[in-house]
Amino acid sequence: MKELTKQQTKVLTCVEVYLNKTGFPPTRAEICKELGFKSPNAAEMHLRALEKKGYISIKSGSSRGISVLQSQQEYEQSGVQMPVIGLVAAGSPTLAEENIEKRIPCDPEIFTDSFDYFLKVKGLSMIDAGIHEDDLVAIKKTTDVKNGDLVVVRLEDEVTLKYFQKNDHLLELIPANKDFSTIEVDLRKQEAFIEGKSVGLIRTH
Amino acid sequence: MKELTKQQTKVLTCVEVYLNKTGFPPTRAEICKELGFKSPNAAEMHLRALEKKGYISIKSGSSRGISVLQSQQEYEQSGVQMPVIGLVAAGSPTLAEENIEKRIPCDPEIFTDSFDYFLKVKGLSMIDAGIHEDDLVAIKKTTDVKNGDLVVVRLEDEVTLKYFQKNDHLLELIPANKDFSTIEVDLRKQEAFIEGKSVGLIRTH
DNA sequence: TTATATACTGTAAAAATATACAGTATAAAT
DNA sequence: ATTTATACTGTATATTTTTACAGTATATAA
Repeated sequence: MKELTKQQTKVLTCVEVYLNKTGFPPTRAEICKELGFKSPNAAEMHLRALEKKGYISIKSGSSRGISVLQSQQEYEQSGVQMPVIGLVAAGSPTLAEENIEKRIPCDPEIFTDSFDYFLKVKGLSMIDAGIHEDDLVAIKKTTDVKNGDLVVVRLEDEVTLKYFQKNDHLLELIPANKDFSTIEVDLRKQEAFIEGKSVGLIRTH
Repeated sequence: MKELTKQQTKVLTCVEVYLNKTGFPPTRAEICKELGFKSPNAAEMHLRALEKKGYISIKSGSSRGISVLQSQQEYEQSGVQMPVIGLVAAGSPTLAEENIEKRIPCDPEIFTDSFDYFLKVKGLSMIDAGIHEDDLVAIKKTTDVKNGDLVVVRLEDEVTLKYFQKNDHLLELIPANKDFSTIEVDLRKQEAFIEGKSVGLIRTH
């Protein structure tokens, strides 16, 4: 597929957004209004370029006769893309673009609970729970967790995936591997940030 | 939702089919041509009725300004639904309707390889491979398997999920649990049917 | 039998829309 | 220095399209 110029991308996106909002494509004039052009011919030229490059087809003589063939936002076509974040040793697993390793097509409702992103597991601390290195754990962003939940917790700059156990001021982060030891946190002395909890897991064989 | 007359249903379907084919809604005249009306007002009246009943909205003054609100054909609601089949002790895991426990929304391309159905795991024979009871193993229907692959094999009426190992006439089906023993099959004496292989796994926490 | 709803035909005009043509401006390539 | 591509403005017009108005026909309900 041929590359698009910046303006052509803008116009294609504009058409797609309009389509999404209304269910029918925009007119040249409406594209102009949206993107600030003052002549309908500006939109016309970009549409012709998009047609030549195969992104849309235009039915001549028809009003709003634009068919989008190759979407910019491909998520519409093949379901939703959920971000995959690497479990890095330091820093929060934020959804900032630079932390997203990739996106995979996956319905956010695949598990009984919805989720916000996948965390790629590093290390073997949860191996006895059947959670292997490079498994993708589906994380729902929430601070509402119960004892026994599998949670993502941040201590200082360290992020970890462990079982959650809290009694009064004592927070225990329990691994599932006898070679690792439980992390004990006295919440009066140290802060712990609950980033979310696991609602499911996927593994590629 | 209010009931539609026969003709109103026809018009709504016509709009949806047109939308599906072209990506934009039809004009009054095009509806007439499609349904054999001789006056654009015929289409107009039906569209107004559909709007009144809440099935569509019409943007006044706009050409092709029809938004479908309540679809007749709800065919493509929320992505693809993949079938889940219980791993029953007897019989093949066929995709016949009576074997399908449920369907879950899931892109068949979620793993690196595509797959055909989920097998719900029973028992603990693969626990050391991190495969738990009730995990859903994504199965691709194929007989093209290599030694070491995780495969679904049928022996007589028994279906099992094991590691595959074949040397000449000896087929070994190897569990991942020291409490279970390897199944050895002499292929000269007994048949083994390879139903497919695992390409991934999902688990709901 | 007289409404009332459905289901159209036929016509026409106002408004929306596509689209051609003639320009201008700018940056990058040759 | 000249061409080429991108990116527009501004205008005009033929065509498409919506939409109002005036009818016709038929079946059903009151």
